[in-house]
Amino acid sequence: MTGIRELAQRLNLSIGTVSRALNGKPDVNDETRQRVLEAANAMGYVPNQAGRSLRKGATGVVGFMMQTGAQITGEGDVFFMSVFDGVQTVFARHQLDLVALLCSSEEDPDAYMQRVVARGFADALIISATKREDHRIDYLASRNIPFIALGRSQTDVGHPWLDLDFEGMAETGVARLVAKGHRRIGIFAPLDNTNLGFVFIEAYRKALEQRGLPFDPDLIFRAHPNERGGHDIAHAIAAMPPGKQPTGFILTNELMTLGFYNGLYEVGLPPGQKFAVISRDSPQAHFLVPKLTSFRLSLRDLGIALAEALLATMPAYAAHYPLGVVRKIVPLELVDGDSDMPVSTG
Amino acid sequence: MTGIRELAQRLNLSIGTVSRALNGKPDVNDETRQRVLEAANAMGYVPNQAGRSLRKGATGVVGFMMQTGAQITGEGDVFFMSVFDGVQTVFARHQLDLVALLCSSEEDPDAYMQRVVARGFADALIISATKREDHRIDYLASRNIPFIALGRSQTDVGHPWLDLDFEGMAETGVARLVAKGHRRIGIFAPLDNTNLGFVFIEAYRKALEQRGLPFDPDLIFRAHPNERGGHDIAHAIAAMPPGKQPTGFILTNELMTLGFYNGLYEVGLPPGQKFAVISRDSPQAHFLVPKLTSFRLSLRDLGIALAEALLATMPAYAAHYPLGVVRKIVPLELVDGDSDMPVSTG
DNA sequence: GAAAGTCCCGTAAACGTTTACGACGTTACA
DNA sequence: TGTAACGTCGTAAACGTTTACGGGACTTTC
Repeated sequence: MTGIRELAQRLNLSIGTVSRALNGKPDVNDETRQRVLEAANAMGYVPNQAGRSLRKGATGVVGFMMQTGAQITGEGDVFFMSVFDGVQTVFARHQLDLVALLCSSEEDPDAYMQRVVARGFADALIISATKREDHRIDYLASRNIPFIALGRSQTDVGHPWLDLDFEGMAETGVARLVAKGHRRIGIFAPLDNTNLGFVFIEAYRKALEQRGLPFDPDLIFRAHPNERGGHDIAHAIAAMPPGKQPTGFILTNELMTLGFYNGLYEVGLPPGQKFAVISRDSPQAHFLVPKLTSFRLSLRDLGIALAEALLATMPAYAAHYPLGVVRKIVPLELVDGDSDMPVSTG
Repeated sequence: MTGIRELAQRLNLSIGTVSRALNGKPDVNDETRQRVLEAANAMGYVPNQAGRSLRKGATGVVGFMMQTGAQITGEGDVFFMSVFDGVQTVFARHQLDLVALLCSSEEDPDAYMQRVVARGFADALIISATKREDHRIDYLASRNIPFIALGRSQTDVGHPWLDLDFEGMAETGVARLVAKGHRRIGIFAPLDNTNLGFVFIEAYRKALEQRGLPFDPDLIFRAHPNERGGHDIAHAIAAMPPGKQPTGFILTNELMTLGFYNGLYEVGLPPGQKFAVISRDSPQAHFLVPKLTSFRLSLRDLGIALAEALLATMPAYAAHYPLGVVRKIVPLELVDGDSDMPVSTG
C-alpha cells in the first residue's frame, strides 16, 4: 500500500536500490534484484504513477483523443478499437499505456486538448479525423508535444502522419466500375471539412476525367459517416429521377456500408443485383450478402505502423525506430466480391 | 512552462498564496485572487497533474475500462459514447475527467485492472459487461476503490450498480408478441457468461410460463452482441424447419438489431412483414425500415445516473449526492413501431 | 603492498503541487 | 491601552519516486 519505502524496509535495502532493481538499472546484484522482484510481486507492489511521472517528467501514457456523445463523427466504433489493438502491441514493448481521452460534447475540443497537454496527462498524442485546417496540429507542434495524425491535413508542420490511400480507392473504384460498364458512379463525401473529403472527391474527379466521363456534382452524396448516413444516401438515390441515378457507388466507411446495404434493400435496389457497391472491408462488413467487393486493410497493422511512427519521433524511443518523420499513405488491395455486378445485369 | 513557481514570482507572491487563490481557498484577498487568476489565464498556466495528484492522493480522473481489438464484446460502440456524455456532464461540475482505459487484447483484463488501480491512475472506476461471477468486483471492493458497475452480477459485495430492466423487456416483449398472436417467440442470449444472459432468459421463461406457452430451448439464439451476431441469427432462423421457426423475436442490442434486419431481408423474412422484431431503441436503429417497435431509453440520462451514483460513494463528493448505495434497475418504455405485426399477416 | 579498478549499495536532492502552521498587521472590544 | 480576533500571506513539510553522486569492500594490476 504505502509504496517503495515499505518494500525496501522489508528487504533491509534502501529505496534507491529497490528502485534500481525494479527498473532494470545496472548497478545492482543479480541475486538482490531477484529478491526485490519476488518481494514486489508477492506484496503486489506497483509504483505510484504520480510520484514516478513527477520525477521523470514523463507519464508513460499516450493519449488518443476522441469525442463522446457524437454519433455524428462516427468515432468510437470498431474501426478504432482494432487500430488501438495494433498500437498497443507496440506500446507493450516499452511499458507504454494507451488511453482514450474523452472530450465531452460540452467542451471545446481545442480547449480540451490544451488542458490535457498542459496538465501533462500524456507524453504523446494520437489525433484522427484531421480537418483540412487543423488547429490541433499547430498547437501540438508549438508546444513540442510528440504526436501523430491519422489522416492528412493542409496544416502541415512537418509532423508525422499516416493515411489511407483514398486517391487509390477512388481511382481503382472508378476503374473497376467503368470496366463493368457503369457510366454514372456515385461517391460519398463527409459533411464536415475533414481533409479526406477533398482528397477523395478530387481523385474521383480526376479518375472520371481520364476516362472521358463527365463530372456531375449531383453524384456526390454528403452524409455523416455512420449507418444512418449510408441509409440516407440509398434513399436519396432512389428519390432521383431514373436517368439521373447512379448505377454504382464507392464509399470507404464500414458503418456507412451497413446502412447503405440496408437502405438499398429497402428501396428495391438490392446490392449486387440492381446496384453496384464498392467499399472498404471490415470485420463487420464481412458477413454482408452479397459479399462486398472491397478494399482490404489490416487495421491492426495500421495501428502498429501508427505506433512505430509515433515512437520514432519521441526522443526516449526513437533509437529503436530509426524511421525519421513518417508521412505515409497506406495502400489497399481491391478484393473481388459480388456487389459490383456489371451494369447490364441491372 | 515551469509551473506555479514562475507564476508566483511574476506576481511577487508566494507559491502558497497562488495555489490557494487558484483552488478557491478562503484565506486570500479577493483582489489578489483576481490578479492571480488573470495572470494564470494570460500565461496559460495549468497545474501539473503529477505534482497535484501526488500531493493530494487523488488524480481527479475516473476510468472506464474497455477492451480493444474485440469486436466480440460489442464494446466501443455508440452505446458507450452516449453514456459517457451523460457521465461527463455530471463530472464537469466537479472538475473530474473521464478517460477510457484501454485494455489490450493481449493482456489479461483482471491483471490490467489491478495494474491500473495500484498505479493510482484513477480515483474511481466504472465497469461494464459484468460477468455472472466477476473478479473485478471482489478486487475493487477489497482494495476499497470507489466504483460502480453497469450491469448486475452474482458477485455482490454491496456495491452500487445500475442495470437495464431486462426482466421488464422480456416480459413486456413476450406480452406484446403473444397479444399479436405469436406462439413461438425467439430470444437472444450472449455467448459469454455475462450476467445479463441469465437474467434475460429466466424472465423470458417465466413470461412464457405465465401464459401457458412452452419453453423451447431451440428458441434461444446465442451469438455475439454485434451486427454479425444479429445477421447470423436471422440465417439460423431461416435454416430451421418451417414448423420450428419462431415468428417473432426479442433482442436488446442496437448493433445486433441492424444486422438482424439485414439478415432478415436476405433470407426473405422481411421484418414487419413476415417476421416480428422487438428491440431497444437507439440513434442508429432509428432509421430502420420498417420503424422498429422498441424499448426507449435515454443513454445520456443513464450516464448521468451512473455518475451521480458513483459520486455518492466517493467520500469527497458524497455530500452533494446523498443517495446511499444506489442499486437500481432502469425501466424502459415500449414504443410502438411497425416491426411487430400480427402473426396472421405473415 | 599500494594504486587503480570494479561491484554494489546508501544518501539525498529533485520533480510541482497542496496545506498545516505560524507570523504579521489591522481592527474591535473591554 | 492591552488583548483578542480577524484577514492575509509566507514558510516549509509532505506526497512517492528516480537518479546523480559518493563510499565501502573487494579484486586486480604493476
